[in-house]
Amino acid sequence: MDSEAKRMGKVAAERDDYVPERVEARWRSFWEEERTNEVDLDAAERPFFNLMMYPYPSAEGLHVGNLYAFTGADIHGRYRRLLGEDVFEPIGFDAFGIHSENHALQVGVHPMELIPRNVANFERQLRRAGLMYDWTRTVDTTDPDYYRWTQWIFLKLFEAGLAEKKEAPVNWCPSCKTVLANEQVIAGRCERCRTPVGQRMLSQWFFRITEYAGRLLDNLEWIDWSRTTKTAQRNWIGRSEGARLWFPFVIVGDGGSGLADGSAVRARAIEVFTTRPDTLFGATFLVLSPEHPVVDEVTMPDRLEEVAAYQAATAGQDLMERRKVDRAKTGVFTGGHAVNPATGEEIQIWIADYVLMDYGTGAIMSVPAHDQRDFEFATRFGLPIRAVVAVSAGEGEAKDLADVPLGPGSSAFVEHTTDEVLINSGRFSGMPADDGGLAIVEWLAERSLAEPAINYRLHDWCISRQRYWGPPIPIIYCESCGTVPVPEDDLPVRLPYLEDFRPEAAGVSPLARVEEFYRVECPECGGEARRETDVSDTFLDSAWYFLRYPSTEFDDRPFDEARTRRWLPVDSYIGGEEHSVLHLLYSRFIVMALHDLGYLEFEEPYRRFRKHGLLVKDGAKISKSRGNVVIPDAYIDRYGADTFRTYLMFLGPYQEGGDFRDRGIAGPERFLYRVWDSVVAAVAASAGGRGCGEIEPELERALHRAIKKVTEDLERLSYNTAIAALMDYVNALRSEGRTPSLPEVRPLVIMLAPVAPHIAEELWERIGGEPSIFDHATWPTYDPAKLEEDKVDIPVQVNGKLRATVRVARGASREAVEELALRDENVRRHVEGATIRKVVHVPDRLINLVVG
RNA sequence: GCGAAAGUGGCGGAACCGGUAGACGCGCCAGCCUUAGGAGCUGGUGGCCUGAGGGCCGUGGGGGUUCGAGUCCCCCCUUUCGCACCA
Repeated sequence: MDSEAKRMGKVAAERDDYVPERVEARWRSFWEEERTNEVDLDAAERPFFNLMMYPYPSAEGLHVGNLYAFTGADIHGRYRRLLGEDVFEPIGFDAFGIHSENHALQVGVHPMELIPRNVANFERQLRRAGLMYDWTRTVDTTDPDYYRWTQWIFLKLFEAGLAEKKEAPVNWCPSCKTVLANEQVIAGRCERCRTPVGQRMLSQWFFRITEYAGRLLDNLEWIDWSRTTKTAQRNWIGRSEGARLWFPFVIVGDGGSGLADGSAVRARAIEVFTTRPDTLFGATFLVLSPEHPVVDEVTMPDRLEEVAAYQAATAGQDLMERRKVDRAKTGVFTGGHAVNPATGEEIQIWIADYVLMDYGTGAIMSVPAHDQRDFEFATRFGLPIRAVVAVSAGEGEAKDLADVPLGPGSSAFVEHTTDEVLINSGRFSGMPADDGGLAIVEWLAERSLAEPAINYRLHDWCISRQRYWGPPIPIIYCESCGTVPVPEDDLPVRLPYLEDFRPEAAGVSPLARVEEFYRVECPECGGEARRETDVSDTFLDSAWYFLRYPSTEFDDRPFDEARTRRWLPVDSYIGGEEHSVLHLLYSRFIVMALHDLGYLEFEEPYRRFRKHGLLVKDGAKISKSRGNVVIPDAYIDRYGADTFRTYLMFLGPYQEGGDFRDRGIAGPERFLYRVWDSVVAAVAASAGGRGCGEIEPELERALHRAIKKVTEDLERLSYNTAIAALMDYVNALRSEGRTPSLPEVRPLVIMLAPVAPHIAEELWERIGGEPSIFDHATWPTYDPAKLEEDKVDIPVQVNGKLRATVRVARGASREAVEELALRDENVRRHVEGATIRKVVHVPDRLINLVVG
């Protein structure tokens, strides 16, 4: 602060002007000294757990997007507190993970030094933002006292059979010799060295979240979440109903018929999943994913070379590239054949990279007449196409069966909706497609060649990271005992300090270079054993952090039973929509699993979740690469946290986001100065014996309306309109230069407190309240009887067009309003010469005269 | 391609049940009061026409339902976000 500004501050102070910096510093220390933001976790009678998504403490510091998210959640917490609830509002730091590690690599500072620095900086910034955090209960995921419990959760899931090790493909940079996350692959190349990225199979730990897919989906029916977030989860889980079908291989020299009865046949068959069993008669070939284990078995000797070459080419693609839709279809024939279980025909088996190993069974029945991708493939390679579904010509009859056009755009290439019938499908021809599909499955089920099935898009959760900056996975491998969990008493498995933490070894974690770390005794037999050297995914850290907050002081349990019963599930969770699927799904899964294991009484972690919108700047997403990152510090220095908070919440609907423009901040700034001036004037008037008594009647209505509006709007997070209502009320208080009275400003100060807590605290004290306002004020209530005037202005329409307004007593009858309306000159002009055919009267709202 | 959300003054946005479109704020215009801070206060501000009574048009475009549509229905366009060869 330069001396000029200091001088002005002093002048302002002498004049009793609002000086945000002084006010905010004063109350910040008051809250800290009086421990205003702490709550007695064991005695709270009306516990309200107000959760917001803890930040990743980046080196750049807190940005305006973080503050936008936190402020919106904080307002809700403060509001609940003023309603008399015991609000617990904690914060923490999600400081493990590739983000942090990459940044540490970039700046050449070890994460164990860098992270505490970043956390300290974040904390400094957060402390001046007016957030109601209980700083005695923070969580830092990199603290061994925290991650020992992350490891404990892994052990519990392992014991329950929900953690398993299996092979999975990963992006692999052959030059850096490291695994890459999908975000690190840019246009098929390594983001660091530009080398084309390939795929590699690695053995990794998975949580079997797919076991919970059905429940995770079903509970979405009743949990109280933003609708769009639920939809995102529903799509992500991706339930498809259909059937599994078995296509027996044709074994050379076997005579070709694999259609024996009995389930034994399945062992020698290719299993496919389809959502369209009704089209089975049109399945004219099979396509396997190039990685499918059965490829070797079905490939004929003369095709081996070609098939191997194609498999190699596929493996050379990175996972992202392969999933591009707009590429031309490629594939090769294996030489092998299978039998279509419905038609008995021998059909060719191909491999193609458009079939993905990680969805369904990794094999499809190809129905080119009714599937875009299969159609492209069949056209390219000259494979047969047979239509088996057609638009109904009515009454179960297909159109001309002999001449059904094929391929996209044709009537046979129908979407699976309504009004289709089967054709060319043996005895199923003529059936509506849906019924036909069921009938076909039923028919084949008798021979164990089909069964109804539900498939999920959701994959098991790979939690292994061949990286340094995360909690070591608590597993030990012993030659004789196999995979052995680390005994609970030995937790935490501490992450050692590594001078060189670069992820450069061949697909293994940097920890694999540290003998002192991985060489251990087997906890079971005491023999030589090797520790798991991968660390776990950051999303595991964040999948349970909210369980820890109320129990941070316990070092012998992750979450205390009594505390958990009192505080959880979380009452309100507010966060960004970018976490709709991963974090919000993983945390549901972990809670559900812990519930099933008897550690938690509830199976859904959040009573209510609301997403907030995205803050953009000048119409563009805020990002480092665009160079439009907004750091809040300068604004808080210049305007104070209260003005900044008010501005952030005023610039648009919180749940939809908004555009940050420097210019707009003037409005909220003036508003707070006006509030200040009004309250100071009211106090002075009251001291002078003037205007200290009643609320003026014309203002009473404005006040009760404001209370109603603000209360309802805070309830539904509609902060921009709540602030508008407060502004409106202040305008009414000051209209025609009047001086407001104390009873007129007291409710204003309370209603302002959630949004602008410092100034509200200061003004509360000045009007004689005992600080803190959050402990001693009561949220104002409104009287419905005082909301409306006893006279109302009623718009008069003629044929739906506004022609006049008339002022009538509240509740006036249709006749009375009509009579008055017809007395209006302008109305009369429009009604003249016509007859009134109808009068629509909405009491106290409108009258419409229909003439003609 | 699929899914979701959204298109309203010069700008950010309001209108929650189909009932006076544009609350609140920014900006702008006019006036007043000040000389230095947050400058403040008062009034005006969708467009076009006007005889100053008012009239016509107006919520992305086109249809429709209705006494009445930003709001409901159908078709189309645009933007943003997510997922993306999901069988």
